[in-house]
Amino acid sequence: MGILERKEREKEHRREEIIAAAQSIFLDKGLQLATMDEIAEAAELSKGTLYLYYKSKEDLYLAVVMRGVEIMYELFKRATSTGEPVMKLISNLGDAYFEFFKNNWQYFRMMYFRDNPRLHQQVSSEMLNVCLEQDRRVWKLVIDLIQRAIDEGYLQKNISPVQAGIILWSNSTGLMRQMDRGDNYWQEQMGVNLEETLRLSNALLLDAMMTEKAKQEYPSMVI
Amino acid sequence: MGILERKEREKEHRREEIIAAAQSIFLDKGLQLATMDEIAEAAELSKGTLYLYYKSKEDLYLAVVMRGVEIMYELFKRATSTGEPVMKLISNLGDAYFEFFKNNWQYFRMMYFRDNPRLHQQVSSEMLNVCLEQDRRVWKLVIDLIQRAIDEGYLQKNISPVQAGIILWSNSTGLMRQMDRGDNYWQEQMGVNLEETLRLSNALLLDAMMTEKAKQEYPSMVI
DNA sequence: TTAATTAATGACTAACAGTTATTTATTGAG
DNA sequence: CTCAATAAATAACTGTTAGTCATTAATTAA
Repeated sequence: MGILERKEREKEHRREEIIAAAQSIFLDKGLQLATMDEIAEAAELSKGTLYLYYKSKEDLYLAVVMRGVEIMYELFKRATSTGEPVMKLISNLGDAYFEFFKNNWQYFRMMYFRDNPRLHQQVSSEMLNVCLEQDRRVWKLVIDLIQRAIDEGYLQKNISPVQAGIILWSNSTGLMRQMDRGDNYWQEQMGVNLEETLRLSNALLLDAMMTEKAKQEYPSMVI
Repeated sequence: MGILERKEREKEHRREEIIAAAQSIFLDKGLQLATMDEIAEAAELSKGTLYLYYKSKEDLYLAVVMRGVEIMYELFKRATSTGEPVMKLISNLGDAYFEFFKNNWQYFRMMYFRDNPRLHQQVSSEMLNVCLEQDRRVWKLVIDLIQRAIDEGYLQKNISPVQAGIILWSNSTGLMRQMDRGDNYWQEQMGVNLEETLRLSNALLLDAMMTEKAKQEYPSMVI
């Protein structure tokens, strides 16, 4: 009874084709300016068919966002699998996030969607759960790494690894979003280099979190 | 020739009335779900009239956002005008931002709009400039305060006040946005209290920025 | 009183997300 | 091979909404 399986594969394949078409449009125009008709044309399908595979425009959008998260995950995985000492890996992880931003800023922008509760109105709960699950993967990677650094005595025990993760993440994200503004406000009006500011802020946070042992072993990370 | 002036006043008044109506709708429903017809009805005007006063829905939205920024500015002004020592004022400022978030989370959400370049498509350049100008006021307040702390020898000279401001701001904003998620993800799934995390991250950053003198004079701010 | 100017209206258009009745393609039984 | 049943895809359609514009109402100055 291989027919059902083949059909399942073909269905999955079609879902992927639709994502690919949606991706090219969404990355280019963003959620608001992209239209389902346009995506249908790019996918060489009718609009109705799109709705056989995805419940709403927002669902389809999130499916594309998840591809971006996948890219990010792979970058993170690679950056933390070099076998280097744990504090170096944490530093690598920060760099990897910044690399992701620089090379995939369109995906980075698409992700804005995810933390605006107002925009989630049209998203199906299934899709939302799939997203949460994928998030968890990324966060597990981050948190496990920080836990390791604590266990090895490099980061202070009184800060929970989750807290440390959120703090470092929020900080980097906030600064990269400033970089992503259309204008060059900070550079031009204020004479501030945001890339340098990002490095500084990560250094400040890590410096405040590191133990004495870490500061001795990684003098280059001390400010 | 007082007639022209009166007309000018009336026009300004009408603009305010429209903002008031728009505010009640936008705070409630957000940009996407609010409709211009609905706002027109709330303002007891026809939709056409709205467009005599504001160029687009997004322009009107930003006019409302600016009221939120005004509220924030006044809170910041008050928090930093108590005559207390400068490091206490910086701490007050952080608290004031958090208070703003707690008491005006709808405005806080509306402000998401401002750093998504994709959403700005429909905004007139005039409105954008007015916004930039109002931003500058808030930032001047923050940066001047930090500059004072540097001048008085409490914050390290090698960090520019603008950089310090952006870092503290990004960090707080990022964490408050996590708090603003519909779900209680961090609390429920990860057992992390975000309010505590916010305090911690601010403390970490300030600790890393403070001079020895500051740490001696403000032992409570040392971690 | 009236012509001219300004303010306001509401019917209209165009665009777009999402639906549904219909058509086309595929499958499996006789 | 035929044909009924099922699945996949379509395209015309609906409802909603941002934004426009021709028309009407109100105000002003001569």
